[in-house]
Amino acid sequence: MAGRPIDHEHRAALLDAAVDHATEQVFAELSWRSVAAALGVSTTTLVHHFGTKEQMLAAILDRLRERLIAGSRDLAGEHADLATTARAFWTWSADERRWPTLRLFFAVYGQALQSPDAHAGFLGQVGSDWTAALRAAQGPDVDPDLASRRATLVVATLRGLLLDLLASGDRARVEDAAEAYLASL
Amino acid sequence: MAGRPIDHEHRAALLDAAVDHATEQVFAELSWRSVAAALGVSTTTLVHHFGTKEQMLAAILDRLRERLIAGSRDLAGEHADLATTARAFWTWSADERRWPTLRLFFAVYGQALQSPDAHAGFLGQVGSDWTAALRAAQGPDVDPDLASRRATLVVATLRGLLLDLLASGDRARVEDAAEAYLASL
DNA sequence: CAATTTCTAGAACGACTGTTCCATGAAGTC
DNA sequence: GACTTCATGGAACAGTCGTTCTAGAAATTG
Repeated sequence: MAGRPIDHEHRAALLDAAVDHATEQVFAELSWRSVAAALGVSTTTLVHHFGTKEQMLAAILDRLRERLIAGSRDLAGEHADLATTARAFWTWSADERRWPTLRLFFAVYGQALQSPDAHAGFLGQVGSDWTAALRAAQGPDVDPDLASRRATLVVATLRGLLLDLLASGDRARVEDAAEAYLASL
Repeated sequence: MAGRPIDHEHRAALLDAAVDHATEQVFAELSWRSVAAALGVSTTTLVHHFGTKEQMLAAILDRLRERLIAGSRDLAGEHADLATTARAFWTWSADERRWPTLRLFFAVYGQALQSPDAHAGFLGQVGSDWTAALRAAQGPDVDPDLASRRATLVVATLRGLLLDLLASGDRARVEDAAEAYLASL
């Protein structure tokens, strides 16, 4: 009955390599052929593993989101408060090794704003992931409305600072502002 | 000697229409043909007026940046302080009529992060425009470092809130957070 | 061994891309 | 009128795109 078994590990390895490639390329210019060339396989192989290009991009974004959440989640301790969680998130983001990933994140985010149907899941989930973490960091005793307002504000501020940092590269000015903000929490 | 004079007004009208079209489309998918069809002209006409596609996109972004700056500049009074200027900027941005333009702004911004050479001017200027306005709103007596830090922080926060608003559409939550922030200034 | 399924590659297809060429009409000066 | 420059459109170019087809190698079961 059964023939050659499906190699899920290989697909996962290809996907990881594809995400790495995506962080170094312009997202809008990703194509079957460019990814295939970077991974050393044929376009047919990618089609076989991922189906359509749209499905492959969705898989890449899912994997990207996993990286973003897993990376920042591990840094915040179990019972950290709002200020500690916010600082951990900023420290993680400001590391230059995260920049390619974060640049890809903002590129996709911006594109999703103009075509929400295409990357609807990405847009929706990434928005709530960090906010939920910061809301939880305030403990269960805080008024829900206040907690939500605070979380929204902290995420917005840190994201805006991150955008500034990535765009300008002016580490001194942005880190100065970030430090002043984090200290005020 | 001289033949038919160059019609600069017509070029400007075409450019304005092209920007309008760009706000309603996905930026990365703009093409000679799509713009030409939307404007009711041939691609040859566009080529004649703008040269290459890259040059046309640069012209569109220049015009877009003019709109963004002119629109928000007029709202802030002559001698407004930091809090007033920040509130004026937020009120202008949160208006749903600005959303298509702002979505295009963030889409280009995200793309420029990944290919800084392509839209270098856009990335550099837009970053400093609003920050400079908010730095000036603090008056000449404030310590320059403090003024720069404050301006960076306000721009980051409002931009982050705006990104949240455009992505989630959750006006109640974001406006609530924005109001709390603006009141604290 | 045969049978079956996965995996991979190469070639090709139609659609779309930016750009160029050619031809024609429009608006000026002489 | 002739002449020159700008304006416009249609056709065609080579290149890239996502996708499909065909075919063979690899890995499993019986």
